[in-house]
Amino acid sequence: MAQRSGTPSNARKIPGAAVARLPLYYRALLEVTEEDVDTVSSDRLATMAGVNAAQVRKDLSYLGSYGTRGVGYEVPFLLDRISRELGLTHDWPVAIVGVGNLGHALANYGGLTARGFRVLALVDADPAKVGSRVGDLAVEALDDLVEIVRGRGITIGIIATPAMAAQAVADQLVAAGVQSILNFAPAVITVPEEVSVRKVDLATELQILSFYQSHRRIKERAS
Amino acid sequence: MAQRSGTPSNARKIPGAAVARLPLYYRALLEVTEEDVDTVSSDRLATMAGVNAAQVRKDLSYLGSYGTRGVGYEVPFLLDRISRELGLTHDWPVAIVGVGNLGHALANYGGLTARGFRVLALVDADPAKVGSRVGDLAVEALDDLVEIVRGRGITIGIIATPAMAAQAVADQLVAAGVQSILNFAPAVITVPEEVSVRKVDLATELQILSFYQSHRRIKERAS
DNA sequence: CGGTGTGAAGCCTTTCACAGCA
DNA sequence: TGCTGTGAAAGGCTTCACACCG
Repeated sequence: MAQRSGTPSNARKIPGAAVARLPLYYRALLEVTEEDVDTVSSDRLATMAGVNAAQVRKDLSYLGSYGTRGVGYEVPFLLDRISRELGLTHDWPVAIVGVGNLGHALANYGGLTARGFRVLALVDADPAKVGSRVGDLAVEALDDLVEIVRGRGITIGIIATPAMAAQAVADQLVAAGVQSILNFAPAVITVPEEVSVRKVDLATELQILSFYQSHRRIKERAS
Repeated sequence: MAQRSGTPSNARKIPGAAVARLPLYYRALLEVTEEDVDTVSSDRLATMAGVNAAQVRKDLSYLGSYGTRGVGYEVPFLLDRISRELGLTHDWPVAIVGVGNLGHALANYGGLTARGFRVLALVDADPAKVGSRVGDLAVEALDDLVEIVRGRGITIGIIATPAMAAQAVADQLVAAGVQSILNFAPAVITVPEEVSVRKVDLATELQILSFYQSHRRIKERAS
């Protein structure tokens, strides 16, 4: 398929729902890489990612036609293609703001580093915490956030503060030039439209489960 | 609006997208409760929940017509209505499986208890961890999971194990009768259809941010 | 007048189904 | 033959716009 010519270069516009699934395919491909096969079908990827095969093909078609009919997708090739699309060909410097239970756990969580997200700063408002060490990082003062972010070229900010502090922290991250924020605080934050925010809210997730649990016609327990 | 008659009782079928927003309205209403007003408009709720006013009205209309035209929604009444719908009128007993960084943080996280989710068990496969205390709970053995879940009437399981262990843990939770699972492990888990699963995957969220960061025409940093 | 409740329109996403190609 | 790539259909969600009513 020829690249659509018209708008200068990036004519491909991937729907948000498809973007959100690329990491699942990426993970599945990493698993397949461990094996002795070099191609994988949309069917197999679908099972591994927990979605449906037509969806896999449709999603991958937004990246271009990289499969072979009758065979499947070449694993290393597709992996490379998705890495580039997701911007995972280089590491991203991250700052975690709020070093409570959650911030602490995130700082120690190997899964981030393993996937190319380098935590370069831990920041907290509490003077009692500033200076303490978590792993090989020292906790720094919230007042220095803007300076820290600029100085270390941090592009992703993780907010793990109480709800009350979230908006102020977001404002400072934005002021420092951060355009990607992952918000764990149970609060809505408002940012300029060029900034992306994703939120993760534990209580919300549990409440959604609670809804379905309550509305289920209760099945008897396994004997 | 008369209750649709036809199917026995629960004719109202709330779309999944609307269910996922009810916790946001719930939280917003709790905030409004702190104030000296007793009604709130869809406009105000929308701002607080970070959505649009028409959406608030549509979502609330699935619960019935509980607003007053020209005025808004009566706060305590609507709060009660949503609590019931979400099943938050009583506490839910929760088990956390996997007491690593994340499991530990979740166990200590006050936000869960504050919202009616009672952590009644911490379970881990590592014998070295079994017996250790976290808050006022002792870590118990994974082998006893089924027994623990049944004995304490646990209805919600939180999986905070490494990816490799996730499916086996899910199977045991299901065998013990759990029908609601919150999965933090970076793995797809398969469960019977009567079981609800919600997943939270840190790395996935960051990779989605990475995508948008990479595709943004980079703005110069604030001067 | 002001703000809800809701059909209808518009948009986005998923699924289908099959032509096309290695 | 087998599996991809993709138009087209179906389904779901969001937004609009306005009748309706306190």
